[in-house]
Amino acid sequence: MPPRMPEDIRRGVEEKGGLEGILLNVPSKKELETLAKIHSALGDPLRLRIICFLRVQESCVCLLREVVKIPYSKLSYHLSVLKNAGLIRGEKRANFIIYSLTPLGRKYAEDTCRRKP
Amino acid sequence: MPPRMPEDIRRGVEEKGGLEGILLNVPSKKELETLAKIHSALGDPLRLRIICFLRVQESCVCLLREVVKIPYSKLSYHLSVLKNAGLIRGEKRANFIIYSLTPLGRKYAEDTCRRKP
DNA sequence: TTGGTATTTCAAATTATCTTAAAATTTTCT
DNA sequence: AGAAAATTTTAAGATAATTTGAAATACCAA
Repeated sequence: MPPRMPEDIRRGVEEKGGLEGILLNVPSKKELETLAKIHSALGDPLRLRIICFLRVQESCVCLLREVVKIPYSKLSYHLSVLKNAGLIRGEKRANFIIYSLTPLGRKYAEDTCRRKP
Repeated sequence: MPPRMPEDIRRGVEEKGGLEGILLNVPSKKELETLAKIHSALGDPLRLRIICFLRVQESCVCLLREVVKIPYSKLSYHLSVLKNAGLIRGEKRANFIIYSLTPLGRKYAEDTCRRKP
C-alpha cells in the first residue's frame, strides 16, 4: 500500500484483508482475458446489431447482410470476431451457413439487447 | 429479404413480422453506440481488473497503481476510458482523486466480476 | 463436369487504440 | 510564496483493429 493515501481508504482495505485479500475476489489474469475478449467483441455497434438480431432469429449470412448493409467480406470478418469470442456459432446447411447464438451469446444478448444501457 | 435463402429462416422471419418487425426489437443506432462504448471500455483485462477492484473498494489512483502495476500516465488513460463510458467517476478529496463505480458501472461489475464468463 | 451461389480468406491500406515520457495542473504543506 | 505530491494532459510513436477488393473454397444443380 502506498505510504501516503487517504485514511478512510486505507482502513477500508485493511478491513477487507489487505490488498491481497481484496485481490482474491478479483478474477485471475486468464479469466479477465476471456472476459475482455467477450466484451471487446460486443464493443462495436455493428456486431451488437448482429447479436440482437440473432437473439430473435437465427440467420444465414445473406440475410444478415440485409440487416447490417455491408459487404460480405466485412460481415464475415465481424462474424469471425463474434465466433472467436464464443458468442455465436455457424452451422453449414445446404450451401448456406446458419449463424445462431451460443448459450454464452444468448446470456449476453439478453442482458444487452433489451434497452437501457 | 434475399431472393435465395433457407426456407425455414424465411418462415421464421415472416412469423415475426418480417425484417422490419424484427428490427423494431433491436436497439437503435444511438443505443447501440452507447452500449458498444460501454463494452469496449470493458474490453481490456487491465480495465476489468480496475472495475473488479473498485467493486469491492473505492480507491485513490495511488492505490490503483499498486493493483495494476503500471505508470501513472498509462493508468490515467485507462481511467479516462472507463470514465467516458460512464462506468466510474472520480471525486477530488484533499489532493487525491477517489475513483468509484457509478450505478451503471456497478451493474456491469456485478455481472462481470463474479467469475464464469 | 461445368457453372453458379454463398461465404471465407488474404494481403494491403486505413484508422483507431494504446503506450511512453515529459510537461502541466492542482492541491497541500511549510 | 515556494516546494512537493498526486494526478492529468499532450504529443509522438508503436501496436492492434478494421476496411477493402480480389481471389479462394465449398457446395449444389444442371
